Amino acid sequence: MAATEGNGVAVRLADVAREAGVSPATASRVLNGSSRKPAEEIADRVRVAAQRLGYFPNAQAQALARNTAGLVGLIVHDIADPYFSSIARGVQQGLGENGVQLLLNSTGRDPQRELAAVRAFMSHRTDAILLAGSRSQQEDHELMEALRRYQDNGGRVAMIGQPLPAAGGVQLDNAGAAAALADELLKLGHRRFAVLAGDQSLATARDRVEGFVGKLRDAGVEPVAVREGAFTRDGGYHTAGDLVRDGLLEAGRQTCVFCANDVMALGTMTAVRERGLRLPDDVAVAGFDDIPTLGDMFPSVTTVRIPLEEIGRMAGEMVMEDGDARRLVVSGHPVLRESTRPVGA
Amino acid sequence: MAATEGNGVAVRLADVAREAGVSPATASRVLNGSSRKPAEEIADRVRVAAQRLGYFPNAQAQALARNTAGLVGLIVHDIADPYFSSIARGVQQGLGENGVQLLLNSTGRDPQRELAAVRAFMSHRTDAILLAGSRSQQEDHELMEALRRYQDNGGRVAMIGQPLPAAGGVQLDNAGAAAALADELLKLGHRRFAVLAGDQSLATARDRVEGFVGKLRDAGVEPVAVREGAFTRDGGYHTAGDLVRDGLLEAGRQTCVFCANDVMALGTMTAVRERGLRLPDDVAVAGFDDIPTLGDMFPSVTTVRIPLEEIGRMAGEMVMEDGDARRLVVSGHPVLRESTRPVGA
DNA sequence: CTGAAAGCGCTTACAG
DNA sequence: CTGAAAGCGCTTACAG
Repeated sequence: MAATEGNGVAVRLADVAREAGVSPATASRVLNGSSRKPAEEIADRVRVAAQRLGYFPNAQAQALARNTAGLVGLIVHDIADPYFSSIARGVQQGLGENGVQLLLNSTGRDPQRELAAVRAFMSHRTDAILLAGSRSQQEDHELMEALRRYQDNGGRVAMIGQPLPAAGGVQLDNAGAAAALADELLKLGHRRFAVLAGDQSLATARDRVEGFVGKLRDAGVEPVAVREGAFTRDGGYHTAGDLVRDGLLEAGRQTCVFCANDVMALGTMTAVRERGLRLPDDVAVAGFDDIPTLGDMFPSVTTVRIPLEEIGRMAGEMVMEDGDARRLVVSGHPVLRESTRPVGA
Repeated sequence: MAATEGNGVAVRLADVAREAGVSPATASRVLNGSSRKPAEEIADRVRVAAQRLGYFPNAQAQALARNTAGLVGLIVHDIADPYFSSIARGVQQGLGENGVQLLLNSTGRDPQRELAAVRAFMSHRTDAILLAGSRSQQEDHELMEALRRYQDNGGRVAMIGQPLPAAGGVQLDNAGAAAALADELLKLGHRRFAVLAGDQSLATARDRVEGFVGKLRDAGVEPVAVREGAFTRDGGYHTAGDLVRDGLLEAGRQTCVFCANDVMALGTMTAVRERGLRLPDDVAVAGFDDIPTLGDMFPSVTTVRIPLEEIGRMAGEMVMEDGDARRLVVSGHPVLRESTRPVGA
């Protein structure tokens, strides 16, 4: 039989009830935990019937009757990005074993698709919507409006990474962690810095750069360059190449390059190496995120570890709780490796 | 007002109909594409009313009435693993812009949780279930049974990566790609090989090793070692360390180590380096998967590229089509980089 | 073209 | 404790 539309021939609660010789109401109470507890003897009959018939409750019908879907929606920029996939894993953990299912939507940073995702989740009457990743405040008016209405209807909203005025969530202290990294690098003796700032229209990139440069200035150190570029591996590769071309990175004078994320640091390392400079003697490199492969690079790469999975987990737990979504801030911490070893150390 | 359960106060189709002065049937036909097309003038009134009231169709109610949920379920071992997150991204692409939403479940390779995920998806009456990643054939009896029943009820099933007797899907020619890699390495002049086989209870690992070693033997070359271990970065690290300890990897005699996946190759490189051997002069290394950071390693790492995203996309498209799910095989191809440069080349 | 009515599969006050 | 009945929000033959 060819697979056609839908699932109509599935066994229904009414079938189970008939098989067990009870009413649908009773069968429902036995099978789907209610406060009313039918007699053990009857309950057994129902369970046996359900088992024999291979009954699976129709979640759609339950959602309609109960007015709660058992669904939580997660919106990320790109699920193939380790940053978001780690968060996604954490979110699922945080949701726990309550049978809540995760609806995932990966939007490619497209505001139109983000809005469409929120609307789709609203249609599916998800109990909560989790939004991960920073976005520009600009064209988000419609998004905010949709989320507000969702909340008015009892939906819970939590932001992951970037705060939102009207919603709780779990955010990262990017600025503080970047400052802590700067502090460590200064302690190591670095004094000459360049900054690959990534895309400064992203709050995440901005906060990291501000935190880092701010701490430098507190110590009376001014970076020799702060360059914007794509917030990607290629962005790091090209911007670092520019720095070499412009004579800011050169042999014999160690410069510490802070990249606003790890993939930019990887691009930087390759660009620097291709131009014949030594790592870390000529160019020291630090990133941000602690993506998985960093420790196996050569030299291993200094970065800031952020507990992505935990952030996701906390957000997941948060939307499973009662009460208003709180606002939590978690901090990352510097992980010093070989790529920032000062010359002569 | 505190966010409580559910979404009950949302505006309903009946509200829109009343506002527009038409019947719910007409409103439904205007708003949710039916073959019957109401008059333009009326349709406009309905659309305006829906807009003014901020109407969102209740997907649960639609699913119940239409007997199709607009949901597809994806089951992976670990969404934080780049292998699976790339597939997940592809799947979402393959689903297209039809408004179908993705239900994601990450099971941690636990057969119990896989079964629970399938059951949950069945409850939610997903139109299709996609299973990614290989699993052992053993305790899967219950799983197979559940999937069979799902299919009997009209659900579509597609496997990603590993074939399944009763279902179509997209699989990878692991053995063929591994053989192609072996061939390239032989052409480069490598003659002394060791194999880190990973967990041989996984079909994926087994196929890769068999394909690789088979091609070697065809050329009259027997590997000096084939060692099992965890299919992880640490598995590679420890197993490679053992090889050094046992004198199979040593300075001055280049051995090419084939690792059944990339993360094992990364662990291998670090282990080898820590023991003072040179890459690739003493130890050449090749992996499998082409995870993102490989090209920025030093030396850059030879591997087999598998089009994960495309595999996911094909599977997504497949379950959106009519007719029986086909069985597609896609092949990876070797990517030669610095880590397998032969001595003297 | 439009609408009244039945039905999708469950849950849950309300009676008994 | 158990069941009959109404209702959740939509869709769709069936009449008109």
